[in-house]
Amino acid sequence: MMLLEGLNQKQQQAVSASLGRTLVLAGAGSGKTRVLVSRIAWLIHHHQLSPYGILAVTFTNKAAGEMKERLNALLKISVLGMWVGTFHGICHKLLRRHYKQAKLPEQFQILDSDDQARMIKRVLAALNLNTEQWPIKQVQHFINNKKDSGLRAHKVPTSAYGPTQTLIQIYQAYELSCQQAGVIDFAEILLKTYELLRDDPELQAHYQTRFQAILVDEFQDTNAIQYALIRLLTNSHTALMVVGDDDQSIYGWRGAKVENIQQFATDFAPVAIMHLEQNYRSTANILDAANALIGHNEDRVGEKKLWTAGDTGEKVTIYAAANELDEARFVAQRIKMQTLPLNEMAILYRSNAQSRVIEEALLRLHIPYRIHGGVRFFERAEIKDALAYLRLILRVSDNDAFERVVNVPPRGIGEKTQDEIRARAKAHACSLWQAAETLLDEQVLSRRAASALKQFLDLINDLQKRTLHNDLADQMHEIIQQSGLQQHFTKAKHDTALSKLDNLQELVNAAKQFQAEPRDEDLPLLTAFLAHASLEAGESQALVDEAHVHLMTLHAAKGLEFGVVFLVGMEEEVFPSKLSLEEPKRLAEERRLCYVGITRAMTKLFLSYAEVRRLYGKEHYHRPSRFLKELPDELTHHLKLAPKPFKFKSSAAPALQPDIGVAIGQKVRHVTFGLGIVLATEGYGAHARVQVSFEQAGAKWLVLAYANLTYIND
DNA sequence: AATCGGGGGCTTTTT
DNA sequence: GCCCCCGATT
Repeated sequence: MMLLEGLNQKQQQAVSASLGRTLVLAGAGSGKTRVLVSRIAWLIHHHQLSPYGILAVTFTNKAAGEMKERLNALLKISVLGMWVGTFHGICHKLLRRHYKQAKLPEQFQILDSDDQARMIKRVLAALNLNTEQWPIKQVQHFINNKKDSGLRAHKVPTSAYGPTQTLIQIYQAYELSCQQAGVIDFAEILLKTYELLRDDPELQAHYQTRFQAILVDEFQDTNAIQYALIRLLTNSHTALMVVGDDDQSIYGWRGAKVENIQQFATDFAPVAIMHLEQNYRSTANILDAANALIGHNEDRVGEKKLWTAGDTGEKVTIYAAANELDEARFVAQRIKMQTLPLNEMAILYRSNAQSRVIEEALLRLHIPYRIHGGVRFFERAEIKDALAYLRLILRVSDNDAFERVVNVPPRGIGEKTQDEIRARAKAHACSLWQAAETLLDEQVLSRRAASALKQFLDLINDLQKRTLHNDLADQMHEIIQQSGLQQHFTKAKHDTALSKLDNLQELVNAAKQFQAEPRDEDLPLLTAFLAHASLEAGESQALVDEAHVHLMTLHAAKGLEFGVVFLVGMEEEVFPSKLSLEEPKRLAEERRLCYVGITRAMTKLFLSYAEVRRLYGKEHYHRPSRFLKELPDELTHHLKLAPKPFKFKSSAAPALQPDIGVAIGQKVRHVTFGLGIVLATEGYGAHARVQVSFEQAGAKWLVLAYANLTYIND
């Protein structure tokens, strides 16, 4: 098998590295995934490792899926026995297998961040703390942050300040609630696995022996607990390869530690360090711009310099827009001018709020687009409601699920009754379900409340029996019907209710699809499906194959590539973000984010900034981003702001222009300037002028009467 | 139980 | 400027 074929020398070196420890510093677009996949194939074919002995960890489910796919194609043997997944996916698998040692109920469920917030809210209420003084988000951040650094509540150092004391109490109370409900949050998945392996030498030895080779992708994004996990799973015989790029570390704000890369070289010495710097994605101009930019950061580990054997390419275009509307219009018009399929173009921004103006401009020119990010399918409220019924059926003591659906849809179990159930559960140290049963037995509730509650308990019991032998999709269907969710949304007063109905139907389809797919899990179907829903929430249903441009944040763009990239909002306080300006460390991360953005582009890169930007209802005069100045002049091409930019009447309606026989967005040809597109018009009659953005010559104002333009209609 | 409106807030986000 | 959350109102 010619595994090294078609790889450059550095890539070959990495793929065929010895079985010791290897650190691969892989620049953007350097063929990192290919190296990882080939490496795994190499281990199997040249070192006779069994797929069972290989553990490959990625950062996202998408990356894991891609790796599995490519392995399947390359290896032509089943990859099912191999552990390929995210840290969370792999730890979850371990916890399921060893739930007893981990002191978890067999049917433990996973809390996503939304569930976690709800749980914290309940805990705060139980502790009589108001959410004004203790904002849920901050509490959540505190807890996750501590867990990510491996700290249990009692281990958190108390500072001299009172707030920490209270936060620790909340942390403790929250943890207790989770245990009682039999649920664990994302951070807990990692922390619990860490403790499990740490405190059980036998188990630890077992997995150290089993995993002869461990490969970790996106190593710069690992946090403290993930790093510690790698250490626990590794012994002196483990063939350990980590791949990362410190220049693309953009998740420091959520606990990722770039330092892990340096740390690795010392902790795991001796480490063979390799650099992948040949880029197969971008033109030389784009790479030079990226190199120059990132050169302004200090403390880089590899000091990599990307290079390409390919073309110099075009210069990077920098457009100075009058305002954010002008910027959006510029982007939309430039997209129209490209010959590339829409799919291969992306508009990247620092924050989601920036997408709006862009969307409006794209709509105006009838350019289909798709925004990446936003609420994902399994995170939708109605989906989670339906799944909560499933959870209750599986385990009635799931307090979190109980709270979620006891009165959804409304069935007359109001706040008062719920409070009584909670109080009883607390007094008897039992589950809400048991408490509800006792309250009914003792006949202490009002007749109305009692009958409503009884109906609910009966419903769940009934669903349990009724669905015992059904397949998953049937079961889902039954739940949606019997729970009243279907009926609840069928009233369809608003169209939002209708789409919720659609989503519930989609959930049945998702279940159908899930049970049809081959799985290597040793879990019951139902359990696996619930885990899939919280661990792999997935993008909202992918409408495949319709040609559209991509809109997303810079963060979301990591790992992707596009022929043409627009990077908008290149202004101080926007990008770099105002909130990162003070601290050098955070500023350096913003610069890396910019580096990520630039290196997404294959052939064309447009950077733009607005002289005036409306933000939070106020006009801001920001200076152009410092990142623009850090790009060498010889690589950039400035498009000058029009001398007198037209004004939009409103952002919603197309600008009203006096009719001079040419529309904005019209494609035109000029005898000397070539192809262009009309950006704006001014005046009328004999004095009418048009601003045309030419593909080659840039934007020019021309007197319509003399310009002799040819109108091009496709 | 649903709806309306006042008030605060406001990067980035995967699992 | 817009959205989300909460509380009060019907």
